[in-house]
Amino acid sequence: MAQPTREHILAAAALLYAEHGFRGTTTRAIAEAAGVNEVTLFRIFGSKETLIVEAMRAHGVPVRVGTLPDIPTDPALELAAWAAQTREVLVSMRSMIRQAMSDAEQNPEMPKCVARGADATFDAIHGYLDRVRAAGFLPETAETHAAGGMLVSALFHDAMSREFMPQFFPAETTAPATYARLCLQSLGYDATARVNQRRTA
Amino acid sequence: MAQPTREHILAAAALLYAEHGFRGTTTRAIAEAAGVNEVTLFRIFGSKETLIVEAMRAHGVPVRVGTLPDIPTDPALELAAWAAQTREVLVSMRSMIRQAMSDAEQNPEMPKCVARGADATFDAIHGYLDRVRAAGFLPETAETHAAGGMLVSALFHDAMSREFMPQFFPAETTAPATYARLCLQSLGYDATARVNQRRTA
DNA sequence: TTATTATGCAAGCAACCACTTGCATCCCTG
DNA sequence: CAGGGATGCAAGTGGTTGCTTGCATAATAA
Repeated sequence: MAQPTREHILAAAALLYAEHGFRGTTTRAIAEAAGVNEVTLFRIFGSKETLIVEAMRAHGVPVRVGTLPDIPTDPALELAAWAAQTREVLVSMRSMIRQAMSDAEQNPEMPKCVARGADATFDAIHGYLDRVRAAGFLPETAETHAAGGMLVSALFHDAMSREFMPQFFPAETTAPATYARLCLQSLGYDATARVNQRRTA
Repeated sequence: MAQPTREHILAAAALLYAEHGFRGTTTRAIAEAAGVNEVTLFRIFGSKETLIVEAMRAHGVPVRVGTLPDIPTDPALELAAWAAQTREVLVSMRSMIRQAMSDAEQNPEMPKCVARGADATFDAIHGYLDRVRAAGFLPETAETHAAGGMLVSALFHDAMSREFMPQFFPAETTAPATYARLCLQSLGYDATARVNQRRTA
């Protein structure tokens, strides 16, 4: 019965952490939310800090978010779909991400636990844009790395700040596609030239 | 003697808030940092919450950050300079911004106080890009609003997250110029066509 | 059965928190 | 000088926090 209890506790801790941050998440509240006696927390994890860190590791940003094809066919469409998926994941985790970024001042390990999956996300977009360029959709000089970073930045800022200043972002439904389109345009992508370019290659 | 004391307290509170957030900033610590008795805080501000909110209002994001010319001459250069200035401001305030965004879960007023100057920043970039388009540097269909937002997003994400994941951003010295260049390119800006375009206009 | 392990329960501890009270002190203004 | 307002100081209040202790109980493994 050790595993389910442990998982319940971690899930409850992650949920409360997202809402109240490290200092605001009390061990009593975690215990109550997990349906467990407070003493059990300390018997299993030893201290509040190791419990929270463990919870971040277990419920941080997932490694696989969104899918990008190995062989680009319609970059604008594919990138827009990926952007929408990625934004959705970031939105669903925005509270936890915000808390972790602010707790970094005290415990630098926090954001690293939460953002463990970020590497994979960047790798995915960078690899894809490189393939888009290699397939002849983009000029050889296209700065795919920086542009991919800007796309992720747009999704990140959108997910984190839209609720505070909605007037500064495109309509929620069209935003990811807009970001994707601008990203490609910044790389010299011309949707109309696509077919010709592929045929000549 | 009321004013200097009050200002000292607000400055100390803003500094401590940026480092420890709302819960982590104790009235004792504020009093000590301001060189003032703890009781004085309550006599002047009544409660910890109104004191912190006041401090945010006084030391939040400034309204005027960076300068953009009324008449665009060299958009890439001008935008790069503005991006560098804006990024610098965001970097210097990143701790306070992060804390305010996480405290928003409890007190939605916090991020609004801190980000009071954001409107002006967005207005500045949107107005400038519109002028760049009107001056003939960009096609009439250029999505200046979304692209300007993406530029701000890139600067925001850079300022907030670079210290956690530096490998995902362009080199710190060249980053703002890179963001500015990609922003213009996403709008169809072609540096080489600039002179001709203006002459024909 | 017996021994071990996991968990619950009640109580408490020392530290810290926001905030209050009462009184002494100082400085400025009239 | 006299009076009032701002500040300091000491002490304390009720509440919360992370964490501990001691003991009872239930399930599991030998």
